[in-house]
Amino acid sequence: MSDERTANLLGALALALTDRLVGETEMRASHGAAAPAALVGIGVAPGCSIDILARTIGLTHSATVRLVDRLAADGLVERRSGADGRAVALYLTRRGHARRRAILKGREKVLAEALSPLSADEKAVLTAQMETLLGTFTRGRQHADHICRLCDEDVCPQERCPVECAVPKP
Amino acid sequence: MSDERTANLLGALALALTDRLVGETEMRASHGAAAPAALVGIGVAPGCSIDILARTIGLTHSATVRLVDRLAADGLVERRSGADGRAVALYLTRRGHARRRAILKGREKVLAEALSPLSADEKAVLTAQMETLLGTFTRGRQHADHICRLCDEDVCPQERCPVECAVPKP
DNA sequence: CTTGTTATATGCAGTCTGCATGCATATAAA
DNA sequence: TTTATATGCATGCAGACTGCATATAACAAG
Repeated sequence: MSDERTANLLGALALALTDRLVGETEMRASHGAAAPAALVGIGVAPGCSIDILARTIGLTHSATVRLVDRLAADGLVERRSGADGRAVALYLTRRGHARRRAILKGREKVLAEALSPLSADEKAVLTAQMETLLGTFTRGRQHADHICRLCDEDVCPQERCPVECAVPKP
Repeated sequence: MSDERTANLLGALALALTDRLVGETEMRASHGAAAPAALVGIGVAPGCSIDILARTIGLTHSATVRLVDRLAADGLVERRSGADGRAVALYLTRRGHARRRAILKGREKVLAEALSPLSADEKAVLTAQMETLLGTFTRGRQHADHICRLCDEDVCPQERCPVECAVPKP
């Protein structure tokens, strides 16, 4: 089956890219693969709670507490008190913002390099196909946030995001 | 830049797919994300040494020794003595073979499902593009083995594998 | 036979994680 | 207002996986 070979290639490509992306992002924010996702996530939703963050980065609440501890110790994240007396409001420090930008930049570099052999027309075709795949792949609100946990929202506006558009409006 | 959005979508797709692939394969062989790769790798190269295996799955030698310990304890892998008196020859047991097939099956299922919204023609286009991307992405012999560590060689013959073809012949 | 290399194995320590639990705050019911 | 339940954060504890440094055995070269 040619279909199976296509599937196999997709798996290899996803794995190869993710390997390098994880390496690249983890290098800029130690403390595990979830750390870069946390920095990106807090940047997108400043003032969010640990609970919300935990869901988008895909860790337990307690694991997220520990991760925020480490990021705060590194001077990248700040805990402030939120409107709700029990919830914590998370913010990036100045250094945290810089680190977040570095993470997104590194990610973009790897991806742009991977795409470099394609012409503009080919990239357009690929984009359309990826939009289709991502749209049907998305399962719901939480899954969508998880998928986009390392996305650069500046270059992929929400209203055109295939993942975002796949989740039913409230 | 439209290019940046393409890159971002590729990153999201790779991440989303890898998330599910790791989940699917880890579920069928506990002991970490490297365990399924080890079972697949030993299946492809029966009798290989721990050292070789370590390089393809991307772990330290010592970590691989421990992993093989665990897989052997589960009755999935066997250590036999090889031609070289110090090297160990790794083989899958009957259960190991079954597990390997289940892993590849699960992986294929996820990928086929992800590709389902595309028509046959679209898949053909995507395949050609992925071949291009994988070919230029590959860095060398070792990297190639690492990229293909979860591949099903039955559906993606070596002589047509873009990753394999990208590494210079000896 | 000595020296250096290769391959496997193990002691140890470190990192990250989840589970169970405790505690404080908020919300709803009586 | 008091009481009960739910929500959110934090911590003790233990477990899993990893890497580094090191030990041991087998091979290779001189």
